[in-house]
Amino acid sequence: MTKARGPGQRAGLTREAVLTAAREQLTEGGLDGLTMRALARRLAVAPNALYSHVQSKTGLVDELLDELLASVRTPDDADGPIAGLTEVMSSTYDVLTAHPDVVPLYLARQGARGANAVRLGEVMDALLVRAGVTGPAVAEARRVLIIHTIGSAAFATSAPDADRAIPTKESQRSFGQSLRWLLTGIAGSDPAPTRERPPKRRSVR
Amino acid sequence: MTKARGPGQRAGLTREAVLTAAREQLTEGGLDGLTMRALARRLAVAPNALYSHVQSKTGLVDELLDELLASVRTPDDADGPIAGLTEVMSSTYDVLTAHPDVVPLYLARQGARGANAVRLGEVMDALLVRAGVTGPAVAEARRVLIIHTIGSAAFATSAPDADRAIPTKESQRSFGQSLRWLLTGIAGSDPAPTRERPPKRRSVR
DNA sequence: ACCTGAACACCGTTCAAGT
DNA sequence: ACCTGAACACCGTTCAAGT
Repeated sequence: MTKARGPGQRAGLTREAVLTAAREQLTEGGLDGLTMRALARRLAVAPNALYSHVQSKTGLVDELLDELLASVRTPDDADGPIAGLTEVMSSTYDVLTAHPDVVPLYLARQGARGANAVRLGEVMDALLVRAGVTGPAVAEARRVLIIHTIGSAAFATSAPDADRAIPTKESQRSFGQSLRWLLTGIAGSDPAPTRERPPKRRSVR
Repeated sequence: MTKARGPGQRAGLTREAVLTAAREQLTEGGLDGLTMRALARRLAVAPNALYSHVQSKTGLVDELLDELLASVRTPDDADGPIAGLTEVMSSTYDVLTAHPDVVPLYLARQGARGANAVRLGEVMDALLVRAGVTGPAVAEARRVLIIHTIGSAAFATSAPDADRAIPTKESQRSFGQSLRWLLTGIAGSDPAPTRERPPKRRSVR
């Protein structure tokens, strides 16, 4: 009933409201369900009204991606670089697998050049250096870890025929194993990996 | 001029012709350019004519993916399992990066359940067993290697802003490095990796 | 069996106009 | 500045009809 609105009447739309609706639409309707027109429908607005708050669908998606990375946990310094890297990547993996519909978007764009992505990259680099990786191998190791994490999340979140999803626990364990393999290789390939202390238990939280 | 054709007149379309056109369209027009209508245009045919040779767009894409895997090189037995794995994965990586437009399709579907995919999986498993990997770690290691290879190809083939592509040589070297890391971790995590002989040079071809 | 014409239910985006 | 109506140039797919 309140749907009737002539040209000039405001709908009270904000940029944040559009992003929220996009997130909802993505989790409810999946990747294919995220269309500008569906978004407009959800907001009870004409499709082209969105373009007052968002530059394009591409721009909208880009913001969605970087927003997600904001919730990735950064490790405390206590437990050494390998444990730290394990924590960042595992947290990234958890965040990605918790939002299965966003992962394909990540793969399609594959970059994520936003502020949060940059921040996480810097954290990773610092940890790699402390793990004894030097020179150009740092950037390379970072890229490898990111590739692997996004790729793993993609495989975990998309079931073969969208029937039964892979159990979360099992996929986490599998990712942890592959991460250990990768970190073993990265740290081990270096002549003198500065291992500060023998591996001990994970931090309390 | 020969374009005029009434209902009932045949166009001489075959299933293989459709697939070939799809491949061309993909490399010329990119992922977004691969539409049923564009395909029909290329074949000088009405859009719905394609459905006499292909079940759907999805089915068409699925065939395209498995077709590509047919050209992945399988290693000779000579050089040991680690060299063999390196060869299969590198060949897969090369095939994928040689067809940059197909890679996003791989990521979207992420499965590739075709006959060729199965064949390669079996080859990999045999090599992993010979490398000393046992039990459930075999399937896990296979998955990890596939994830990593497709993910790496995705990153290598999609430039940040579609400006300059990453040089092939450099991306190959980078992939080789990460593969070495991964294989070191996989083989190293096992108590007794059956290394048949010390690493020697690659086979002649 | 293979193809066309026409249609259905969609897309993203732009442009002019209204307040 | 924010929104609507209408339109443009597209999609994948189906259905009936023709030979």
